[in-house]
Amino acid sequence: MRNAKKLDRDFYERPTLAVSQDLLGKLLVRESAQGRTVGRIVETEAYMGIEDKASHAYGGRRTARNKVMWGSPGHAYVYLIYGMYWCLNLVTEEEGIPRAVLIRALEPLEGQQLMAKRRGFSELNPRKKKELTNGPGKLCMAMGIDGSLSGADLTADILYLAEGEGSFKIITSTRINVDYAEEDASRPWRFMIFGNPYVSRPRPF
DNA sequence: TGTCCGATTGGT
DNA sequence: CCAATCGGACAG
Repeated sequence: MRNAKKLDRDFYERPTLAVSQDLLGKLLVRESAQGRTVGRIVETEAYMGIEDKASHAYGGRRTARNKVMWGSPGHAYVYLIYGMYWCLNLVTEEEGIPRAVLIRALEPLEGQQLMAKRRGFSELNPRKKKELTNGPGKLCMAMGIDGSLSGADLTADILYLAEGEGSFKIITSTRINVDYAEEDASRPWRFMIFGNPYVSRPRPF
């Protein structure tokens, strides 16, 4: 965390499938009045915009909810799912191309006590630690991310990404819970760090 | 305005 | 396997 270099807008303004893979191993940092939380990204999914039947922007849909996807890269797209959970996406490619990457799982690195509090855990043992951020809704709760952060600039100081360390192998699978997307449901657009215990279920390893 | 449904989660 | 829970998208 100390010395970690913040990712700039150029990182996001690239092909979405490349960004999705390059995000693995990077650090997601959230600064709040309660304190700082940091997690290492271990799982992502690409949402390919107009041509992707699983995307909120499929067919060119442009609504109040998803308008940030159409804007400039390096911003957060946060939306509510099932009336209960927030999901964090990072907007990619140039303005006018509504593509984004869903952050599906993190490895907790810093502020684990605060994460546990936000998740409603009474204690934090090694077993509970694995449940802190191993899903898109869980990690938003643990990191204190909600709809008020939709549109937030990821090159600012509230919510941002930074360089990480370590090497790993990337594996892919189809995306989770997009059965409604017909032929796009079978695209290999989910990316994970092989063997990492914080990857969400189902784990392909 | 009314209806349908979801890029999830946690408990049975 | 299934209920929880409600905003958003779209039809009328």
